[in-house]
Amino acid sequence: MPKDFYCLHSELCKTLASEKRQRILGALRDQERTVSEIVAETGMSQANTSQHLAILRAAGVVRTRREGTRVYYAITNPKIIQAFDLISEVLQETIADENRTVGDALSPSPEQ
Amino acid sequence: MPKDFYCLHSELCKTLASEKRQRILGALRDQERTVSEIVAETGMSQANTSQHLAILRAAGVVRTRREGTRVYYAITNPKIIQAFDLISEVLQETIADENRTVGDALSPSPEQ
DNA sequence: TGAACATATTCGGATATGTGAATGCTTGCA
DNA sequence: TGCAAGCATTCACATATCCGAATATGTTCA
Repeated sequence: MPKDFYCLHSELCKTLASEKRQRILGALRDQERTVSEIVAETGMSQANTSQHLAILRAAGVVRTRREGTRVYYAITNPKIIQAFDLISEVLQETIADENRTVGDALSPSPEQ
Repeated sequence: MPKDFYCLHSELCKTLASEKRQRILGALRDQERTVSEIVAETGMSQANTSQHLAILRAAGVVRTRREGTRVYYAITNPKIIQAFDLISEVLQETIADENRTVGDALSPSPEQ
C-alpha cells in the first residue's frame, strides 16, 4: 500500500471521526436536510454547524443543493454509512469483550 | 442515536484515523507481527511505533502476545479491516467523481 | 432599493494531538 | 548476578483542531 494512499485515507477518516460531524451525518443518514434542520436536530449552533458542514463538503462527504434561501445537504456516498455501522459493530463487540474479561472501562449498559 | 454513542464512536474513529496507525494496521492486515517487524515495514522509529501501538491497544483495536522478549501484535476485530476497505472505496469513488465533474474544485456553483 | 432571513466565513484563544529524545522495563542467557 | 535485546513510557515542545463571537454573503420579497 503506497504511503500517499494512507495519507488520503487517514485524511478522510479524520474528517469522519469528529463527534459533531458524526452527529450531522446521523441527521443526514436517511434523508437530505437543510442547515436549520440539522441545527435543530443536533442542538449545535448555526455557525458551528456550518463550519463542520464546510469540512464535510470540502472532503466530498456531503453534497449541497440550494432551494431559495435554504441549502439542502445530503451524504454523497452510502458506503460512508456502511463504514459508520461497521465501526458501531466493532465498538459494541469491543465493549462486550471488555465486560466479559475485566472490569468497566467504558459504558456499563449493554444495550443496543 | 444517543449522544454518548457518537462520543465513543468518534473516539474509536479518531484512533483509527491517524496515518501512522493506519500504516501499522496495514502491516497487521494479514498476520500478527512483532514490534520490530512493524518498525521495519512501516519505516517508523521504534519509540514512535510503540507509542501508536499503545494507543491502538488502549482502544482495543489490537491485542498482544508475548513470546520471549518479543511482543506480537494482531488486529482484534476483522471488521476494522472491512471498515478500512469501505473507506478506501469511498475515497476512490470520490476521486473518480471529482475527475468526472466539470469543475476542478468542489463547489457546484458556477456563477459569481 | 432595503429589510429579513438562511447560511457561510473569519478570527483568536483554548485544548488536543503528534513527535523526537531520553530513559525505564522485561526477558533470556552467559 | 550482569548484560544485551526488544519493547514501553515520559517529557517538552511544535502543530493542528475546535469553538464562540462577530461579521459577511446570498436570496427573496415588499
